[in-house]
Order: sequence, then structure tokens, then C-alpha cells
Amino acid sequence: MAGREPYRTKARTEMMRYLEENRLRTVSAEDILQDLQKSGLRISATTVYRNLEKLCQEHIVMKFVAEKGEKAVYQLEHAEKQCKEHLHLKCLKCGTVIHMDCGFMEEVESHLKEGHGFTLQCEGSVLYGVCETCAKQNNEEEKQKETGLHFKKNPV
Amino acid sequence: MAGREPYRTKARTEMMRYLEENRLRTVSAEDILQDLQKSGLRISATTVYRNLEKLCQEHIVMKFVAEKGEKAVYQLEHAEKQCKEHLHLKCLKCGTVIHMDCGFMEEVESHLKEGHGFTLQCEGSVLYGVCETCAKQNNEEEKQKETGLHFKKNPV
DNA sequence: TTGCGTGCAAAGGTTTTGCATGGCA
DNA sequence: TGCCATGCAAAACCTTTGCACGCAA
Repeated sequence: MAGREPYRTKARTEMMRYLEENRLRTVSAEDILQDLQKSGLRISATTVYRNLEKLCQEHIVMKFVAEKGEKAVYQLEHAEKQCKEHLHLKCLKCGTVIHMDCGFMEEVESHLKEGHGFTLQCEGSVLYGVCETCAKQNNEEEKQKETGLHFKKNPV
Repeated sequence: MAGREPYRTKARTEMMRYLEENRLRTVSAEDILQDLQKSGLRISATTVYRNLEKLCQEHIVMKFVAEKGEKAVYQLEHAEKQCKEHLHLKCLKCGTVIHMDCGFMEEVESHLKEGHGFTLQCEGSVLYGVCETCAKQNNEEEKQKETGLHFKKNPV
């Protein structure tokens, strides 16, 4: 089931480096491809996609696909965190992902179970909204313009 | 801003009929197309997509795109419910959508705000999991096979 | 009559696949 | 040496777009 260790190829190594460097934000397959090519590595989109798929299977990388018609984005799973056991909050403005690994998860799961008979699966479930930093920027812009908040188009 | 009333065309009418008939589950553009063609209506995929887009803009239909690389699915918004003010729980097995329009929403939003500085946007946020009915089926299958639960591949 | 709605065909863009080659263990 | 990994090109896939025509109001 677990298979053997994946080969330590240049493509995989460099992809991991880029993902490490950007562990705080989500990146697309294209972002990765362009970075590696800029670094002088001859690499194809095919390889990037194939490695990303493997990394997802190995639970080293998370994939987010909920953006409207846009490309999927990826992010390193935090090694120290059990990403399958909490929800993720993704900022629509800057792409930051907040790991909701706090005690409230129990309340949420209990409520869903008892109130709605629903067994939550955290993997793949993403809550969208606006993070604190971006909300502040919005407020400042609002003060300047007095035109109210303008969230990015909803991702549905 | 609001524009004028949309024309009552055969395509739109029939699409609404199909969506009404399936208001408890999500359907794809292809599902709609096939049903209408089976009903003898000459209709193109283009029209289905264009009408779906309009219906979404009019907030008559909700669009879900979070399924892994699969096609988007749509569902009638419940007229009596403010779908923008609560989260949706979607069963990975049967596609049923549960509207989480209960008092717990306030708790969730407060926690996200105060605990994580995160302003939730319900539109586009979907929690995945397994509904009560499907969980029961799983349990029965489990009893028969003693092989444990096998959820559908995660949608990430 | 006006202009929105539709069909057809073709494009669009991301992601996947087949096949031969290259490279890690 | 034995596979896994890679590159290239092409396909696959859902969805969108351009343009001319049709139809609701």
C-alpha cells in the first residue's frame, strides 16, 4: 500500500525547495514551473503535475481547487500538523491559508454530527473569506474612498 | 444594476423544471443537457452553460466547483433561505446538500473572527463529508464485509 | 421592431496520457 | 540491471467565445 520511497530526483527536490520557500502561501503548477525554469532547470509541465499528484498522495502537499475556473493551487502540508483533522481557512485576497487546528474543531464536528447527522471530512473542505491583514487594508481603502468593501468575486 | 426580466424561453423553462425536480441534489451541466435532449428538446451545451451562468448571477442557482477536477455541479438555491448567510454541507457519496441555517452559524462566525481574525464568506465555502443516510449504508456494508469504511476519494 | 437568447463551430486553458528515453537505487 | 521519472506531443476535458440567426416581449 505504502509503496517504496520516491526517487530523489532533481525535479522533485527543486519543487520541494520552492514549496518550502512558499510554505505560507499557495502556489500554482505554473508558478512552480516558472520558478524552476528561471533557476535554469530544464523541466516540463508534465513533470510538475505528476510530482504534485504524487506529493498529494503522500500527504506532503495539499491541493485547493475551489477557485472559479482558475487553476488549482498547492501548498505544503505543515508537517507538525495533522491537516486531516482540522479545517482550512483561505483568504480570497492574498491566498493565505489558516490552519484551524484549535479546540473549536470538536465543537464543529459535534454540531455537524448531532445537529445535522453529518460526518465532516476535513480534507477538501475549505472555508473562504478574508484574513485580518486584508480586512485592515480593505478598511483603509474604504476610509479613503468611502465606497464600502469590495471583496474579490466569490469563488463559487 | 438589476437589468430587466429574463425572457421566458423554452430552454430556460425546461432547465428550471429539471432543477426543480432535482432540487435535493446537485446536477451537472451535462445532466441537464442530457435530460432536455431526452425530452426531445433541441438544445446546445452552450445554452445550458449560458443559462446556468445567468441563473447563478440571479442567485436562483448555486454552483459548486470543489470536486476534484470533475465538472462543476449546480443546485437550485432554496428560495426561502438566504444561502449567503449559512454554510453548506455536501455529501461526498450522494451529492445531497444540507443547508446549515441554524443558530450555530453565529458561533462559527464569531469564533473565526475572534479566534482567527477571519471574516467568513459563506458563498463558495463548502464542507464535505458523509450524510446520515449514506453513513448508515456504509455501516451496513461494513457489517457485511468487515472491511471498514471506504469513503469516496477525497475531493481535494 | 428591439435586442436578448440560441446554435454551431472553434478556441481556450489546465491537466492528463502514450510512448520512448533518461536516471536513481 | 530494474524500474521509476521525465520530456515531448498530442489528447482529453469542461467551459467559453464569435458570429449569424431566431424568437420573446
